[in-house]
Amino acid sequence: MALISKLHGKGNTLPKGAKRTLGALSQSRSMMTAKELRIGMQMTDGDQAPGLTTIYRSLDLLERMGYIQQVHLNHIGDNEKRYQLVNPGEHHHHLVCKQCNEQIMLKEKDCLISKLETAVEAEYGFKLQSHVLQLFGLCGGCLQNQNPTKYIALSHS
Amino acid sequence: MALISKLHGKGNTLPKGAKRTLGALSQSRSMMTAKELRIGMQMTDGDQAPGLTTIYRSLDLLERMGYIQQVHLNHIGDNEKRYQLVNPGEHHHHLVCKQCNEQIMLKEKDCLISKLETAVEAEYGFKLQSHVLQLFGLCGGCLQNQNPTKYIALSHS
DNA sequence: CTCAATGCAAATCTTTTGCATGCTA
DNA sequence: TAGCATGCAAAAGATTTGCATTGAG
Repeated sequence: MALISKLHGKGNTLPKGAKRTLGALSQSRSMMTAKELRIGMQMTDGDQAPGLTTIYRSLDLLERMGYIQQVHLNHIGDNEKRYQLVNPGEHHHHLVCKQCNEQIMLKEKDCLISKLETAVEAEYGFKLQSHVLQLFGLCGGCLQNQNPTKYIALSHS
Repeated sequence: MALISKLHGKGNTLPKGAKRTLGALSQSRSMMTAKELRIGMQMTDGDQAPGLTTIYRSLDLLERMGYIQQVHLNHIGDNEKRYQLVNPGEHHHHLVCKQCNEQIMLKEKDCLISKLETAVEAEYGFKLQSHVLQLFGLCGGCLQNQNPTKYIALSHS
């Protein structure tokens, strides 16, 4: 896997901060903000974690290199950019609950979205590369609790 | 249509600023930021347009009332919240080009997404209400120009 | 007159940038 | 030693809040 060689290879392919940022992101299964990534690194390495500035710069670099993708969860009140790994060959579906912030990977075999992509590519002449799908609604618990702030997002990329 | 009665009814159902915000949003076909909405109102009403604070508060109110929905376009470098009307009965597809910022409504008959929604609802016990799909890639022009920053998003809700 | 709505200015929060320092080849 | 990487502090930009004023009923 190219990611692993970037993380551990001797070619010095990435600055240390970017390696650690990519490593922290690959260890989590969810979309992470810069601050969340820093907290993760602090738990691993204590106060040796990179500064926020380095993390932001690393995220920018990694995105331009194509390893990660910036995603805005359409959370009500969510002002933070989040990042997730981009695995070109794979498709991931996530159920994200705003209340518990957990992100559950769905077992989705046939990708309905890619059928739509194909149609759009054919009709509009675009070359589509990735996509994000967010589903909003109420989970079963919130339907019972009548909690109107509950949120569900399905991210797919 | 409930929207129209909220906009023009005599029941004073909405504060003036919220009415005008909703009106400005309903006149545009795209997702709009607060500032864009203000510019739209300025073009219509000159300097009588509401202040940004009122627009932000109106957007918050309208979102809580369920008339509009906050959407973060996953633009590279886009830090702004955008809003779009929520029409429960209708489905809209948009092609959004970052460069020209135009949003083209697609003619999409059968909603592949809603099939996915149904499956997710059945399997996970969620009640889904709306969804956003953003497709990233390169348009034909950018493929020729070899401009790597070009961006396409398909929003669907 | 009362209370909601509004506007202005300041505060807040995330992200970016300037600049000086440190590290590595 | 040169150049990239990093950190700190300040800046930038969007959104929110405090507070005083306005305005409709």
